[in-house]
Amino acid sequence: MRLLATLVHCPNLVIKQANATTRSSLSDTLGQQIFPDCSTPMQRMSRLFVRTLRDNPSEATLVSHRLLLRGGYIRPLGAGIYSMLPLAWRVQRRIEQIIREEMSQIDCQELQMPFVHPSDLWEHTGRFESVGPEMVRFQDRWDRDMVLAMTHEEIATDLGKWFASSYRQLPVSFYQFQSKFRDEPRPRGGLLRVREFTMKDAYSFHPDFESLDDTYNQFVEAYVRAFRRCGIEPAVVESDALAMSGSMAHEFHCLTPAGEDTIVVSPTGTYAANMEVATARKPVFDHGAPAPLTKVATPGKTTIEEVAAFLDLELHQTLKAVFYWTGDALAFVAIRGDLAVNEAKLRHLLGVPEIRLAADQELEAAGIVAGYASPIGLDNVTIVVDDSVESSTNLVAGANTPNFHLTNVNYPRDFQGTLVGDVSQVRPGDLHVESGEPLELQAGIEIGNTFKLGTFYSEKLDATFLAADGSQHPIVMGSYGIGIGRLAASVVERYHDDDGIIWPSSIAPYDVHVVQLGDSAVATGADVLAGELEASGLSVLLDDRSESAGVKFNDADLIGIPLRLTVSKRTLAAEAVEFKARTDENAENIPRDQVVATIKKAHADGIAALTPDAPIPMPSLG
RNA sequence: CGGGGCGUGGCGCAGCCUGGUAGCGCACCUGACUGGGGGUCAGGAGGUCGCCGGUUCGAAUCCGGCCGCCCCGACCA
Repeated sequence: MRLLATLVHCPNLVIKQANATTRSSLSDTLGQQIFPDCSTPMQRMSRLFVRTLRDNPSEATLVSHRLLLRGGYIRPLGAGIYSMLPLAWRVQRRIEQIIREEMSQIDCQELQMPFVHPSDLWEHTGRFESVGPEMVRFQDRWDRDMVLAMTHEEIATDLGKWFASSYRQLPVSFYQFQSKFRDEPRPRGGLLRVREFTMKDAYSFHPDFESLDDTYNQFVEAYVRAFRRCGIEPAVVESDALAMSGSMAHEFHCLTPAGEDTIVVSPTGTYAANMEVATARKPVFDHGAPAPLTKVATPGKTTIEEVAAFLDLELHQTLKAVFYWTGDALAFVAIRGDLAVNEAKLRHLLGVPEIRLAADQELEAAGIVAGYASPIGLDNVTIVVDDSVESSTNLVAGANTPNFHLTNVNYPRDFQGTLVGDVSQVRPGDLHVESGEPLELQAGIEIGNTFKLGTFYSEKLDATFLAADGSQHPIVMGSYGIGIGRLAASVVERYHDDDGIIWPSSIAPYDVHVVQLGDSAVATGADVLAGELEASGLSVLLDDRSESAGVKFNDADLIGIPLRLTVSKRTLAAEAVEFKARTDENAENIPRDQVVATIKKAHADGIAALTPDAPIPMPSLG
């Protein structure tokens, strides 16, 4: 009774003291940080820095974008630039905490590298030149070239070089949570594709590739565990290793229709790859024995579809010409008409970092007739031949003369390719190269990636170590990234309903949402309850506003804290508290003296439902 | 980069075509009532109509330029 009287006068003070004591003892007992540093004393909603919106913001089409805006989680400042408001920040910090725990499990240490870099390291690796306008460059007051960090390989390598002079100091790895700025041509979808974002990025350093392989696998497992603890079962897929000048790379995807990446998977899970690198058996068609080259009139027919229809042929009986500009030259891609060019594969085959479709003027300058382009008789143009053309006979191609095409074009009889290889996109239903399974396409959000960098950066930056035999070698490296905000947005895409977000217990901004409906007696009861919950180790958001029940319940659903308790005259009279999980349809009354234990259990069950230790399906991890 | 759409109070929008005191709903403030799913009534506060220039007696509205935001697309040869 005396406690109650004290609470009425100064509830916060008492609760804070109770918390401080409980915290240290719990931490000691369990030997770990139960309260991450994002934990604060019970948050009163009347004081929370948040505004929920009743109407949907018109700019948001994706679910996560819409709900994060409506719930008062984020606020846009410019295209792809967001403030993380307290609710979102707490989610971010909880995600970070999970990652910290997983990183410490594999002996990876946290540090922080700068966000603004002098350009010289980037010039040494060549990326100051090779990276496009997505890297922001500027001059400081002394006209020195500077860049905003879009990634940290150069800086990390520099640190590794400074640290590791001997094999005895290897392997070693470190990570950071740090802002990145990438001037994306098209930011979109709220937090899904932004320009400024927080990335967790890690870098590992090794004496040899075997050591890199070991650590790489450890990172992949740690990442899968971290994603699962956040509620996402990631698809681990092969990806474009050359993007970071590496030898092997994987991406971690949250499979959802909202994703903007396309993942190629086999139904049994033996194959999963990003569209950029995916391969498949190409359907082969029998077009008969090579026949004599013939010129035919095709007046006004400039597209493959028109030509095929005009000559009454299937698309696969045509040769499509697609032109790319490689920065200083034209590349003519000859591909079977039913296939599409995969630009990432083409980039690799050409060995250039950036390509784009060629402009009409560039075609004219090379003497190519748009609409009737032909690889036959072309000089001074790089001709890339997709292997689909190599394996076909009697194709129809342009004649490089207006209104004429050539039939019975055969490779290599009629023209020579500068490069021959696979530059086509996999299509749904294409067969897996080895197993012959039909492949499926799925949309995914890339929430993480891992790269075996090898010695690309260490060689460029002269980061070497001394081996046991006294010889000097470049350090072998790996890098590993997770987009924190994108991960949070992916979780919202995955966990929501019509009313709002439904956070997994592990990363919700608060563990419990206590809704107080009523006068001062109810307020006191809610305060005491919230204090008890906090003392038990749970974080609490207490809705103490003088709003109607409907407003409070709707806000609670929108914000999406997984467990909700309601205190009202009604529940006080019943010596109970109403409990409703966000995922449940109906609420139930819990006897007052069992509330804390019940909620603790519900929270623990919510965490336990996530299964970080389940087997990890990883296609071809080398 | 290409195409489309949109900039009017914190959010959602009308007004623009046909120039003449800047409006509505929600949110916000005050008071009363109400009190378990965005409640009712009364009274309020809040806007350089994205920016610059032009036309006009007069511009949110018409004209020109610029900026910003959203969405879609980026294999036509």
